[in-house]
Amino acid sequence: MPQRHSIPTLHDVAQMAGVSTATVSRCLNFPTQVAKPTRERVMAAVAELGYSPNFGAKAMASRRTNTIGAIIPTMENAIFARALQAFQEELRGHGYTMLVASTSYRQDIEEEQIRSLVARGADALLLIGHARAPEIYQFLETQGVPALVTWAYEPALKQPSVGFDNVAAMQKMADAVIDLGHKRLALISADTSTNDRASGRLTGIRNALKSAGLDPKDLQMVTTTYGIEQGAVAFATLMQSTPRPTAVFCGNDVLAVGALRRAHEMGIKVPADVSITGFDDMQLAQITIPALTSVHVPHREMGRQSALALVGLLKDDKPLKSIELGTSLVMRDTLAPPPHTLEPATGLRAI
Amino acid sequence: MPQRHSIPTLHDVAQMAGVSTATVSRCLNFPTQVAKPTRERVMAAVAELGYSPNFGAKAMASRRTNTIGAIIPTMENAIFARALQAFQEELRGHGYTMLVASTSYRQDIEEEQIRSLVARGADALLLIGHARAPEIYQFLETQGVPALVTWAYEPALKQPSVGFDNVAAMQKMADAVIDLGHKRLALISADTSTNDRASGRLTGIRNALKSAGLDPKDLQMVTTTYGIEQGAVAFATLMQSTPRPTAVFCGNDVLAVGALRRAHEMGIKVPADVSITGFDDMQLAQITIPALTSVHVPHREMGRQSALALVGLLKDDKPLKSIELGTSLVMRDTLAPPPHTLEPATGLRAI
DNA sequence: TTGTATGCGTTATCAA
DNA sequence: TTGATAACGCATACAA
Repeated sequence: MPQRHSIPTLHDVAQMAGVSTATVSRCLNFPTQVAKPTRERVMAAVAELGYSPNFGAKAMASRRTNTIGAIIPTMENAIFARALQAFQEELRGHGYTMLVASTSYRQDIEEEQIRSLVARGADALLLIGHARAPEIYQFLETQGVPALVTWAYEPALKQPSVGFDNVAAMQKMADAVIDLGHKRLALISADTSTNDRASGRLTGIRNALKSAGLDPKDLQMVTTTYGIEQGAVAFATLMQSTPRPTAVFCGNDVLAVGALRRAHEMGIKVPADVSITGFDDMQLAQITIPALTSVHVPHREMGRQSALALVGLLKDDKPLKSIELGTSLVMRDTLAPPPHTLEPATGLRAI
Repeated sequence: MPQRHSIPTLHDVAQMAGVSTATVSRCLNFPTQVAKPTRERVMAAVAELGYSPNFGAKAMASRRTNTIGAIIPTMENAIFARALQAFQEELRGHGYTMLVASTSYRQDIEEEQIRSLVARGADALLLIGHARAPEIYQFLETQGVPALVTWAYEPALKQPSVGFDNVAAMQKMADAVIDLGHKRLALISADTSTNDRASGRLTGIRNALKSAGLDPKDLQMVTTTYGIEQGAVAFATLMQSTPRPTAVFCGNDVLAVGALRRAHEMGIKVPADVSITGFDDMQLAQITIPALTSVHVPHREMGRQSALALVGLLKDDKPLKSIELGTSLVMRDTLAPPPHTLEPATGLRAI
């Protein structure tokens, strides 16, 4: 017997059960509203046919999808993956589905993904950081799709955010480094022009320098893309400068791990010769030798709280409001006082 | 002036441009079929209104979505994330969009996700490994959704796969270990009952033992879930047994990194006291000290080839066929001959 | 408790 | 080259 190759629809189920499509629909969505014998007949037909509702049709008819989109820079960064895991788990518990998209840190792709998720009917969106063109927020508004920003906390902005203060977090770390006596500092950072987390962290270091009476201009900085190897290359570059920095901040743990590895290869002792700090406190930070000093970021909590905020908005019409989550310094083994050296008179440096 | 809060539709665009909805649709999908002046008028209206087509409606009317679903065990494993990155890039180049879902290694969730992606209209699916209930393949067939399996290569099975031979890959590693003189072997593995990659790798080790004249029963094995900490715990367990194994295979690099770390904490020298091997050859394997000996898996290539195969099927009706990709041993620093010890007479072991 | 009828936003067929 | 109009599969207001 040849397979009748056509996808079963509500209509097919209705026919097999001898009821109307409306009854089948009710059976699936509001089982209590239908008499038990009828329901059983319908459910049997559903099982028999292997019926599965068509999402598009459902979305169009009901004008909602119970779907929330999340757009992150890259899935290759475990820290985002973790946060999304928590986000998804929480959503799942409330009957929502998560749709992910990634941008490879490119703003044009992000815009494309936002449009795609909106077209797919996402009821709301989760975005990383605030840095994007105003037209995008405009677009989201005309489409009636609420968006929540995470990985940042900027209560002054109109767009609500659930996250942490990147400036303050990095400033705490910089304070600790400076307190140990470091004066020649460097930073390996992502591009700060399109990434507000990166620029915030840079600002944090500058603030710390200023309040310690040091000149922010003296911070050496290398900008690079994301990756272990990129961190390694950037570190090597920094080590060629004279005078060498005694402490190298890294914008995230992955860059720091690369730096650490290159230091090892170059025979530079960490932290005896140079201190290295990370940011994110991913698992990676615990397994390096020496273990990485880093800034702990509440990634799971951000995911969870973001989910709760969005569900609250969609289900109970609770307006979004910004929520600040805390960070903390995790002192491990890559930060120590600077090596004891004769400090050259400042004026001689240019000679 | 209050915002007219309603999402623009084809109809709105048509009205503003003074044409029919059919013309607007053509403008968007087959621009060449419409006269230039008309087209320009329509495009202006599209821009003006910020029109964005409704995906659900489009899918329903055209009966395809240009969307391919991918279901992986977890996004927290960078190796899957990488493969998907390549998969997505390739799809993107051919006009397809990827939809991801993850299962936390749970079969019930996988089934749910498969149904969800099918309901969302995925034109095809990418799945990891072959181990799932036959009803699921049945379901996919009645729904007319083709599925490709990756991370495995089993040409004997009906379901086509693009991947590598897990048995052979691990067997190569086991051969190398045994050749060095190791006799007391152990394995830290994921659950082999629901994970065909894990069971394949186990089989590989057993095969190597047999062909070396060793008893496969002597392989000590600890089953655990995925994670660095889990690997550490499993390793500690193994080290309590007497006689201690001299080589510990790990089902993946993440478990191996945990094992390595626990060895370090326990003061056990790797590889002098015990050898440890991984599987996947993720970046992680290069940054540990000592660097991890592992099996290189062609993750990016699997992603790329899988995308090409599925696009070939959907666009050009080329039937799916299984493709085998190669693996290779990556010898780094965690594998060495066993420590020199007096081998106890076999018969005495039980005393 | 169940059925009828309409609309959701788009594509595609057929005429014009 | 363009316009009517009939699907597409489902939810829901209203009627029975």
